[in-house]
Amino acid sequence: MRGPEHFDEGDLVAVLTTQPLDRPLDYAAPEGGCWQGAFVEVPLGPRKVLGVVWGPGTGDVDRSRIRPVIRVLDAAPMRAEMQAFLTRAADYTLTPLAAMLRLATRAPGLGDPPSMRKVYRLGDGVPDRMTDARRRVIAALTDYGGLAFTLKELAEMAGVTPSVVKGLIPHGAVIEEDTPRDLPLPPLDPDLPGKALNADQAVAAEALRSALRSGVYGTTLLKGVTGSGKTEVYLEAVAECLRQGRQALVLLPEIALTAEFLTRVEARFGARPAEWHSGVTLTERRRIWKMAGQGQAPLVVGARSALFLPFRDLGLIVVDEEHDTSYKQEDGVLYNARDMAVLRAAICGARVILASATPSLESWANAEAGKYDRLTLPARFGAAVLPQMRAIDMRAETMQAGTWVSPTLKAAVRERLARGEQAMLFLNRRGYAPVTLCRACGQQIGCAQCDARMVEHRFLKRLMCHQCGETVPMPEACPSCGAEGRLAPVGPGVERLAEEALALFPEARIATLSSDLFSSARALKEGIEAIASGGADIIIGTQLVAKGHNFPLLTLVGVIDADLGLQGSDLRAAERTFQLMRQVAGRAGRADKPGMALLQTYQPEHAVIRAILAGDEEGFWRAEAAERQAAGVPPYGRMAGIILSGPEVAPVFDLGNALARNDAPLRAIGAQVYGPAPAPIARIRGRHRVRLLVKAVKGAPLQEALARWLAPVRLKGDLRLSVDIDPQSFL
DNA sequence: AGCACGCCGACT
DNA sequence: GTCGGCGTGCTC
Repeated sequence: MRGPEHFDEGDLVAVLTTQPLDRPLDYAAPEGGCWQGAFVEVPLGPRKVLGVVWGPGTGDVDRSRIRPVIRVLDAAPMRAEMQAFLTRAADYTLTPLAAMLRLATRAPGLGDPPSMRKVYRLGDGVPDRMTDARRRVIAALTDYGGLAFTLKELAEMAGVTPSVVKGLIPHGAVIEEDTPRDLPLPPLDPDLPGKALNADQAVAAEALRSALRSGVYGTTLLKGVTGSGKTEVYLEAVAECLRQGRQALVLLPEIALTAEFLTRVEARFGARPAEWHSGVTLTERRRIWKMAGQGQAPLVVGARSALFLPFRDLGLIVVDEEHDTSYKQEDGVLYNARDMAVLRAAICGARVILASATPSLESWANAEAGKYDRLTLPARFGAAVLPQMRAIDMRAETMQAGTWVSPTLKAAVRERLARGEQAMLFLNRRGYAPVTLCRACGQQIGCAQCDARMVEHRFLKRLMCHQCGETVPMPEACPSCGAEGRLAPVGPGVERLAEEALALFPEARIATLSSDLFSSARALKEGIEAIASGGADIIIGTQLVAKGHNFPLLTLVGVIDADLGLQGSDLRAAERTFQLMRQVAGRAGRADKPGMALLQTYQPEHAVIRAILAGDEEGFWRAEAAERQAAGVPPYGRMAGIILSGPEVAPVFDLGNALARNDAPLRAIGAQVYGPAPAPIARIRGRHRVRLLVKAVKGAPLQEALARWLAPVRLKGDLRLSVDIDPQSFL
């Protein structure tokens, strides 16, 4: 033994694999030994699988069954704090540890040896004969200074075939070299001059910097209205983190946001950070994973899964738009990236910044309780002010059937058009119409696989299920009764709203922003930029537009249906509506022109609508908090959802009932079970879903009780059970 | 997750 | 008599 974490050849080691076993298995350390945290390949039955040396072996299995570790992989060993993070996260979410490990090893070719590739750069030599193609190659290399490129890159840049590049090598005009395939990410310079900060921003930035210098865990809720310059402020915290030589992670909710964001980071630090999301190539993922582990990725900007990268020395995690519901993973391993960020930071001694214009009630409550520091950026950056907000009482408007823009809103849009300003019509509904009704038999067209209506997408000429993504061509005849030509669209979607706008304002240039109208995140980003720079007079958008993009020419936002999010008995509906409306309203008047937001509503006296109009955020939070406290629900109580699913309804309900009856472990901690009831989405992809809800008081050992409660469950046939701690919606 | 073992219906 | 269905259980 060479220290507690080293194992000599033949020593017993416990190896956690990514296979769904609920505990590590014992193996014999390989020739040359291995060490705690080492990524290894081990035999499992007839297969070879990836694993991590989790600790010393337990020796509880007969020595004759022990097989040796095949090899230690060439990757930085998993740090003890990462092991602790995965363990705690698994315990918290009641997820098998192996599933947690899978999240942390999502890098292709993890076991590959460090591979080399050939790159080409400019040499001193002069070719015997200079041709046009050769000149272009040399010009391309000269333009980029001493940089080296792969053959394919260089040939494309110069517009020549690879053989032209190769032909220059014997002359020494181009030099061929081997470099490691995975290169460190470019260093970032924290000392470049950032954007000038106003007084409020400077105070907030200094508070964050000094918090970082403390070097201990702590969370700050950075609250600032849209346009207050939150990003500039937290980038100063990133700068401080980089100065300390530690790594920083910025989590963003949407891929679409990163493109714009990366440009801002590049402007601040002089180079692009590592980018981690589902759209990143396999090679790049591998590179970032490895470099994060070697401390050679100073800043990673990514989606929630970036939280599981093997950072060597993570000093700061920023969760931007921390209230965003997409931080909650809703399939597979159910976790909330915002909460896991706080957990990871607490374990590795990092700071957390939760940034939002409209914080989640959880974070607001934590700040109120003093668990989080709070920083507020009051003023908008620059001359712009928050838009004026008014309700349009739809009960007093005369509306034609099949139209959704009220005369009042119409007049307001006209005014902007006349002044050459932009107006936005916001409707949080994709597609043409949410319901397709047969006028002959009265049936609504539903999805064959799910308990959901099919939504017409006229742009695609198809019906689409927003639950499972299934699409079918737009039928001519009713699928129920066969009547032809009697299908009618009911209700508005953005596509239909665009049609109405086109009829109302024929002279205006109208652009629709909906995620399904763009083929890629890049196309979307380009679309948004073209519109922001004046490429449209009227913007029709879904909630996509609410998320952080700047439209400097925009001075009017019309919310078509402000009541949309208020319906339903979802506890968080009010919170979400409040956040969404505030954000949408925040799109208007960002430049030097004051903005206005008009909310079409049938219930202008509703508490949420009133709070939005009054801009009385604290009042809204306090009212919401009081209601939740009285009901004993999050964040003042604890909840867990149990989702059971299977191809047949009856066995799923039977299991649900059996669980509800045998609730002794839950009663032992004073928790109650509700249900079983059909889940919010009762059927997905042909599987019936049933949900139980467990409610406990704050501080109750909920996970332990759930584990004891669910331990005896044996899932027969095709039944599935998943536990959702802190569910986002609990209808 | 795979893959083997194992116990009941339609074939040579 | 056998081939093969996929239900249950194991992998150090």
